[in-house]
This record gives sequence, C-alpha cells and structure tokens, in this order.
Amino acid sequence: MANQTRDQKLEGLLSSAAREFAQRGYDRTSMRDLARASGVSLAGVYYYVQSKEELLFLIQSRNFEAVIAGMRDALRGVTDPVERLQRFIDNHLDYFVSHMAEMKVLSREADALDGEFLQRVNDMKRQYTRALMDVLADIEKTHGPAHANRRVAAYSLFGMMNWIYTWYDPLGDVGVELLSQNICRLFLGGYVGLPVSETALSRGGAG
Amino acid sequence: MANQTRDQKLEGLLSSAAREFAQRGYDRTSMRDLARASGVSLAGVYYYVQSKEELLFLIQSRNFEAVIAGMRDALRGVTDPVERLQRFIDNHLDYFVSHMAEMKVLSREADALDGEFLQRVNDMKRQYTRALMDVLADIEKTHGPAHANRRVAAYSLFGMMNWIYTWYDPLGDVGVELLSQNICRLFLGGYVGLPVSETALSRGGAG
DNA sequence: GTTGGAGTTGAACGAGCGTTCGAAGCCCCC
DNA sequence: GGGGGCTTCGAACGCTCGTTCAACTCCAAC
Repeated sequence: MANQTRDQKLEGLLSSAAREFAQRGYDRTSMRDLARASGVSLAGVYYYVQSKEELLFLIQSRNFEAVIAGMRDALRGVTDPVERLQRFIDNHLDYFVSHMAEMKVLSREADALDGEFLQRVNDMKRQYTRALMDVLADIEKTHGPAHANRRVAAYSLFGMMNWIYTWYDPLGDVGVELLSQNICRLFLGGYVGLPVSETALSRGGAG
Repeated sequence: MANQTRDQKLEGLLSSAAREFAQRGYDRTSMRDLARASGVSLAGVYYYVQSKEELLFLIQSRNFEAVIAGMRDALRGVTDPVERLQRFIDNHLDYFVSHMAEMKVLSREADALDGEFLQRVNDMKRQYTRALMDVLADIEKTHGPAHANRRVAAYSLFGMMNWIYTWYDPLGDVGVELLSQNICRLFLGGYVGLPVSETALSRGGAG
C-alpha cells in the first residue's frame, strides 16, 4: 500500500467501519473490531476520529448528502412530474444498492445518534422528504387526484426503498434496473392496476 | 398490585422490556434498565428468563406468532383474492399499530438473535412471506398480469408496512383504518393509477 | 411451630467497552 | 546528522455489561 493522504485514510476507515456496522450492528461493533478491520491500532482510530459516535455520524451524513446531491442533479431540468419521480426513485435505489453497507447503517441506526449529530441528520431527512412530497404534489396536479394521503404515500415509498437492506442481494437475479422499475411501477400504478373504486377496496364489514 | 401468577409476571416483564427495547434499542438497553422499568431487582429478572437474548426472542416469537395466527383467522373462508390481500394488510397493520413497541423490536432487531433463536424467527418469516406470495399469485390469476416481480412486490409491501415504526404516530391524525386503506390502495392501484405502458414509465436514456 | 418450596434480593465476578496518553517511529528539510 | 511535526502505538483507566449465587422473605401445608 502506497502512502495515502489523511483524507484517504479517513475515507478507508469510514468504509470499513460501514461494512462492520452493517454486518454486526453499530452497538455490537467495538472500536477494537474497527481497528482490526481497517488495519490500524485501537488508538490509531482516534487519530482520525474523535469518537465512535462521530464515526457513525460521518457515515450517515456523508452518504445522505451524496443521495440528496444526486437527487438534485437527477431532477435538474426535468419538468415532467412522473419522470421526476422516476428519477428520484432511480437515484435513491442506485445509490442504495451501490453503497449497501453505508445505506443499511443509515436506515437501521437512525436513532443511535444524539444531540447535534442527530439533529443534523434529521434536518437532511426533512429536506429529502420535503423534496419527494413536492414531486408528489406535482404529479397530483397533472395526473388527477391521488389514491392516498400524500404523507402516507411518501413514507410508504421510502419504506419500499429502504426496506431492501433486509432482503435485496445486489448479486442476485434481480438487477438494480429491474428493482427500480418494479418499485416505480408499483408506486405509480399498483401491483395489478386495480381501480380505486373497485368494490373490494372499500373497507368496513365483510359483506 | 394484587398477586399475579408467574405467567402474568413474565408477560409484564416482556411488555416493559419491549417498551424499553423499542425506545433505546436492544443493545443500548441493559438488564439493569429492564429491572428498573419492570420493578424487579436485577437478579429477579433472571428468575423469569434465562438470558437477555431469550427475552428478545420471546418478544419477537410471541408477537410474530400472534400476527400469523391473526392472519390465518382473517383469511379463513375468504375466497376473493383481493379481499384476502386486504385482510392480510389489515391484520398486519392493526396488530402493528396496537403493539407498536413489540413490532418495532421485531422489525428493527431482526438480526440481534443467534443460533436456534434466529432460526426459529426466520422460519416464521419464511412462512409469513410465503403466505403473502400465495395471495399475490391468486390475485394475478384473477386480475391479469402483475406490473412487478412477485417477490419484489411482496417485500415492497412488507417495506411499506414495517417502515411505519419510523414515522407513524398512533395518536396522530392518520387513524389505522386510513393508514391501512391507503397502503392497500397504493399497493393494488398505485398512487395515481398510472397505466404501466405509460411512456414515462419506460426506463433507459433521458430522451 | 416447623418445614419446604416459590419468589426475591444484594453483592459480587470476570469480561469487554470507549477513551486517553506518553512515548516511539517515520520522513522531510535544514 | 539532527530537529520537528505528523502519524502510530502499547498500555492502561474507569466504567458498565450480562450473569451468578448464597441468603433471605413469604406463605401454604402439615
């Protein structure tokens, strides 16, 4: 291994920490585990990072920032609301699948942070959620009334997308393109495109 | 407090443990926290339970069993595939919302278990997933070709439903009936009922 | 009144945790 | 060849963790 700059070494530390956190979970992973995994001594880790919590924060915030920046790029100049949504979903899933460990940590260890760290990540969450809800509002304007509450729909879409950390295998037979297309279609048109007024969809008694 | 049977005390322990695990997370919650929360001494907890891990297992398996049993009850005798799906979703969300702490623990601490404990919970997961996929297969038979891969659709639906532990407030202005109706409609008909063949839904280049 | 088992406890154990720190290694520049 | 700032490290600190166990209380049965 040739010499690396300080930033490069921090990057490497973050990346192997993300892998460890994703595999064992944040709390079950010790700083000694991280040291071993990244080939530094235990004390050496603290030269790059002030605390274990900061390590988690850096993983979460850097990747969330990248997702948001990618989303803004992907939507820039696109005016058709449906295409905007499609790009939102594509960006999210592309980034998720190609940064599985980091995004698993971001999704699963959401409330392992405290104080200002937590606040800053939550700010990004609000920002990102707002962006999706704005896209949904545009879609409603052009494609008629929605079949569901906008906020419920937004969180449901995030649920579909983020839940993949529990089951999706990037090396399996479902490629990320198919995954993205499937989720996009599911969200926009449903599993079988059943009209909302369908009798069976009304709730209440069994009759 | 009147005298309680051993089973009732275990039940109470499990219930306050679920609350603590849901709030602080399994790993960050100590046996001393649980003792304090359930009004027993630290050693007293071990009279009812063999280990912290067994405590987590009992929370997960008992509630998962209840969800599965409720689902079988809800589907019994119902033949219309769409209504079967609706009841599957209703049962899942009703139970989830009325047992938020337990279900949050079940959803989030999925891989904190080891060995046989993990295996037994995973068996239930397979069983439950299989049941949903069978319902989806029935729907395809009666309502034409699906707009998405069946496995992806099943996991997406679980994602929508389980993700609620990150955002849903049972005391907020979205009641569980509305939530269930929304998710059911979203899954079956999509957000705005867009036909799958819609040009904007085809993927590929930006053009 | 004594016995015995169920329920409960305080105190302790060894282990592992996150973090710190003084000292050593390294390498470029004078 | 020697000074000086990055970088790395072994060793330790204080603390909390999950778990154990002998001893205690309580109360129904005899």
